[in-house]
Amino acid sequence: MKDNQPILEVDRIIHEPARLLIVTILYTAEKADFLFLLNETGLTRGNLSTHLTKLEAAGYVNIEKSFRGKIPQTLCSLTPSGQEAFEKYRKQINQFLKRT
Amino acid sequence: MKDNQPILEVDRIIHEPARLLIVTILYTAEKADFLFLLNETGLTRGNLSTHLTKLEAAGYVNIEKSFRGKIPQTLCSLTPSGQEAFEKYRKQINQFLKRT
DNA sequence: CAAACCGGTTTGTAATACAAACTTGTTTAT
DNA sequence: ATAAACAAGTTTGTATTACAAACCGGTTTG
Repeated sequence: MKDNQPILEVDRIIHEPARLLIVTILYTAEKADFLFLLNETGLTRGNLSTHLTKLEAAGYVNIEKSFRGKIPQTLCSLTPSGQEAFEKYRKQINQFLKRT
Repeated sequence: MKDNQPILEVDRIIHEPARLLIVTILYTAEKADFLFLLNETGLTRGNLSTHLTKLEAAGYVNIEKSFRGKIPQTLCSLTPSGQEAFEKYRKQINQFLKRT
């Protein structure tokens, strides 16, 4: 058992492609609303919703609900913990893939 | 819906950390038996077995059973298709992570 | 005022990853 | 001899999932 298990411990919250995409967008965008993310990711509303909920539950994403006129709006942003987690994930994956 | 969905289509067979580790080892090792992989990955025998079966079912890994003396031996190697899939995966992930 | 639309959330289901139990045979003690 | 431990895997049981589809409360349109 060598020192190559780090990859076995990658953060599954972020490793999931749909969420990796969401987090990557939020990492650069600072803030994004539901419809923007919907458009950028191409996910269905249902799946975007559940992935955001999971990211929120992990403490990685902050979700604020408001209204723009009469229309509800959901604003999402990465928390500091989410940024950290993303950076760590990226480092882990890059390092691992460099081995070959 | 921009051109950033490729990440949503990564090969799930390879994306799974345990299998990514197995495939990475096989990519450089050419051939490896069950016990070697067991040792290198730190997986349990049960999980190593099922992941190998899944990789075999995907056509990514070739499994040959033989005996060394009276003891059974399972030799694993990447198929050409498995090598391709791994290279493609690596390219996809690297490219995606470069965006930030 | 009914039907379609918006911006989401909830639910149903099939696929999974892992742990634990099992299997088939071999070696070691007693 | 034969029971107990060991070796090399495989199978099974379970809890978690990711996705699709249905739903929902409000708003606009015909």
